[in-house]
Amino acid sequence: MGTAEAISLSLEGAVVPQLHKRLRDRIVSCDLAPGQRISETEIAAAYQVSRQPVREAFIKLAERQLVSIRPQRGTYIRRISVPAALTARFIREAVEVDLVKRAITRVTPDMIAALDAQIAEQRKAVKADDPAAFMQLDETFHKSLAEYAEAPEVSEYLEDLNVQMNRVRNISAREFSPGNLVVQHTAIVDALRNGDADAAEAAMRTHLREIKKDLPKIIASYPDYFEGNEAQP
Amino acid sequence: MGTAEAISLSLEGAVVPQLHKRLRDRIVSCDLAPGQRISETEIAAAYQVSRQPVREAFIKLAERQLVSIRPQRGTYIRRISVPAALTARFIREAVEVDLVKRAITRVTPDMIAALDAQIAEQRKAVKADDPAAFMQLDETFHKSLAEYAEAPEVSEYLEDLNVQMNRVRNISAREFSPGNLVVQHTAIVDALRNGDADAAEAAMRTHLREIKKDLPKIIASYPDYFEGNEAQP
DNA sequence: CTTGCCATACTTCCATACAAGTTGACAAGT
DNA sequence: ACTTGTCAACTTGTATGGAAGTATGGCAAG
Repeated sequence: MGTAEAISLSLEGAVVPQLHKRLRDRIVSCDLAPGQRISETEIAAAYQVSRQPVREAFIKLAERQLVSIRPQRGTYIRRISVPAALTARFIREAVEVDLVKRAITRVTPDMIAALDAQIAEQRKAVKADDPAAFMQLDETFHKSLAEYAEAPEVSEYLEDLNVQMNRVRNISAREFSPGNLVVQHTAIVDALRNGDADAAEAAMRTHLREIKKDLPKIIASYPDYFEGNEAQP
Repeated sequence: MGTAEAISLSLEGAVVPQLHKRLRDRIVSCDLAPGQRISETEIAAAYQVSRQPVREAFIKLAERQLVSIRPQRGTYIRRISVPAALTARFIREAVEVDLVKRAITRVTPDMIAALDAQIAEQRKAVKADDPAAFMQLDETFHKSLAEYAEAPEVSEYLEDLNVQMNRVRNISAREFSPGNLVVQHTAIVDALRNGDADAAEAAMRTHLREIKKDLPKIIASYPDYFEGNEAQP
């Protein structure tokens, strides 16, 4: 079947981590579509390995809610749970607000300069109409804030939360009005520059609530990628 | 070796989930001590199953940072990373503050009555000097707040964060001065009763920062259970 | 044409065997 | 005394065979 060609794995090093990474990337990029069924034997044949390492990679993916293993039935790429996505957004807002308030007590000129430079690059990506590049820059922007807040490990936790949404953002990147996002990033940096904690919090909240407007459009465009479309946070 | 007796598993139902739960509980309760080495063969023999399901349970535990699988070397119960614990605390504070501010917009008389009742029970547990019972009540208290905020799924995310700390709290429960905690819970409920958002936020923050005072004592009491004792958030 | 049954071809789960790597003891040589 | 090489007893990683359960499609009866 057309599960695309399987570039063979490296012969050195354990197989499970390689498989895990490969499959994870294919899921996040929606090369493996939500709802699609995959089986141990199929993947094993495609990558020329036995079933056991595939199975163990599936277990890791299942722990992160990327696939759903149903005994004796099959393994399926999980659709994105709308309530879970909204919960993830809520948590991210709470954490990043405290993060920026923490960063504001540690402002330095270098820090502001670096953030200004990042925003300039973001503007370029928008003008060049390169959504993929912008997504990358957006990620580094938020990661930088965590570092300036001297709590870099926070990013790792947030990354897990973002995986679900990034799956779709990779597909419908231009529906995210990146122009707005740059303006909002600018507001955050301005608040940092002025040492205005309340303004920073407000700017961050409106920024991270933007997706609540975009989400319905995305769901409308890719209804098969979602499940549990009810009201929630 | 003295890995305690292994009450046999249920014959019906898959083995892996049962093993996963059993081992997880033994780790959280420190029956399996941080740093201790466990092997697939040993656990397999203890529970009368083959190596494969044990191995798969190990993989799940490793995904949640409870064990560390080192190929061809062995599998070890992870020590608690101090930076990770502090990061978890930071995230929890941020999230629970927004949670209680969300709950305050949804206050009802029933809700206040239920929380008052919970606090009464907490007081009883303290008087009875029953730390385990108090820990249970503390968990339900915070879970209730998430439900009253109409964001129940948030608790699930926080649970992952709490696992690491609960490992130690189970051991050194009485070093946590639960009396203080009840007073702080009361302050939170009073703020909700009065509809005072600022007071609620302040009460929640001081409550969740309490552990920053207790942690050094715990580390001093059980230094072998921790790693990476540096300054951080 | 519809409906119920049953064989068959799947799926994941578990057991077992083997492969590859690490560790530690121990003896031989310097 | 100290280093070094070998070997044996571990460890986790992978492959494979069967067991149990589920979906599917054909076929017969109504």
